[in-house]
Amino acid sequence: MKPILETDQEFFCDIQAPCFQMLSPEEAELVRASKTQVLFRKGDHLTKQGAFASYALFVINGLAKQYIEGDSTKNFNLRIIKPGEFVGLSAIFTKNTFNYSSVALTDCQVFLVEKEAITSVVKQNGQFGFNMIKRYCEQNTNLFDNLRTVLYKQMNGRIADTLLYVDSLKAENPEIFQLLSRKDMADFAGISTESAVKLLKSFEKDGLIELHEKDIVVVNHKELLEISKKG
Amino acid sequence: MKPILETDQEFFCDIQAPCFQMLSPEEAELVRASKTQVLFRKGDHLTKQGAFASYALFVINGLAKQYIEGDSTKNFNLRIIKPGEFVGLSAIFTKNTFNYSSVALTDCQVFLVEKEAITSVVKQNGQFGFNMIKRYCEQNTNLFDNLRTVLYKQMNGRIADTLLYVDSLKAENPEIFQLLSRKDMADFAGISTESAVKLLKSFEKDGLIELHEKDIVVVNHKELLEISKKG
DNA sequence: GATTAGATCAATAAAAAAGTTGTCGCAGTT
DNA sequence: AACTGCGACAACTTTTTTATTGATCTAATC
Repeated sequence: MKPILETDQEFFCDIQAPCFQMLSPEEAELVRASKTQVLFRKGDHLTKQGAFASYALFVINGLAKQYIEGDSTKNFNLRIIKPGEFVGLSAIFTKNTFNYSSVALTDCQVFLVEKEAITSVVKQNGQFGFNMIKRYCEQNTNLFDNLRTVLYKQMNGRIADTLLYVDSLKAENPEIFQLLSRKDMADFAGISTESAVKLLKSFEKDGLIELHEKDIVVVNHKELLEISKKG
Repeated sequence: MKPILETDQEFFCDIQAPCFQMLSPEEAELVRASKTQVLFRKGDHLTKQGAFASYALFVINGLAKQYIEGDSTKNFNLRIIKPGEFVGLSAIFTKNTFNYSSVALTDCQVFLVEKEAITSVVKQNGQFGFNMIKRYCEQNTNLFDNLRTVLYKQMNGRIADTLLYVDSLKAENPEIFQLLSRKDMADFAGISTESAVKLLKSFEKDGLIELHEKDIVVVNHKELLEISKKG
């Protein structure tokens, strides 16, 4: 037992994340007091679409995917959630239910911060609020992109989008493709699993990508972009 | 679209569960107003140990298991959650985090009722409160039993307990054993998976049970009880 | 110091899930 | 009416999980 070190560790944990750096000691204390830390195992839901939400989640480490649940067979993947990002913010300021689900792709150390703590810090600390707005804004942009993709592009463009998106995360998370099944890729592109399989093969044949088991290497980035644009 | 039928259905749903029968129309309305309904798929977490809880869950249909999470490998199963039962009540009156996890063994239609609605109904309606107390009490009894088992019994007694418990649910849910892996059985008994496998085989050899794939038939109920008592 | 209860490990078998491929059909377009 | 884009189904293969078994290893008990 090393209680001193442990509390050090906890302190470190709060302060370390860039997004909490700007808080005053009292504000940090407010957040710390109303938070609880949870280990989500690979496959666990961080949020469940439709469930009540009295808190937001802040991912310390690990990766998760965020998606909307449709009927029993069909999900649509929205994004990969990375360390340092919030999940479930939408539940804080408006609805009090989560409007999407998210599940851990790897074990995730997460802390949960109660609604009240976040809203009151936002009210006190403009810089923090500004940051929060920025996050919402980014998410919005992504939602618009998603919408555009779904509305206007067809298979080739969609899977190209997906490849480019996931590949953009690969620098920081080299194992990212390994964590995604073909169904996941399909759910990002909003097409059937079988179509995803076929398209990936055909992209490989055309020399756009290389398939190594589950890992995918983007070879011709430019052409993929082209396909994405063409739709 | 048949909106009238749909609201009928919803109404039916509230009123149908015995535990809500005793509510006055206004009280029922209070509950109805603050509830949301969620479909949990097989494998989904209904509650996650350690997460904030601003609501309790009421299972309409489907089965789930409730367990405590230990270190990464070791869970301990507490009970099977059946339709008509609450999950997460403990979070309502005392702690505001769930002190156990639970996951759906089959798809589960569940509704979530916010804390405030439950507490205020309990304060108004003594009969409902009484019922709630009864539920807590039962759960307590079960926890004591679990504790006793873990503290004092050894493998044979533990797995006998598990078999008797699960078998007692079989009348209402004939498929129950199919839904549980050997690891689940082991986690109920608090022993290793391998030990569970070996014990089940040996019980089969002794004619106490029959193993048909995943299904288990209790042949000698009396003797199992005996083993459970002996410990 | 020997015995016992049980966990842990490693090897294998069996079952389930995920991935792959070809064929077909349907709804829009041309 | 022919064509295109894509999902749905079926059959099959591969990979991943789960189950099973035997062989140690360990700590507690006699």
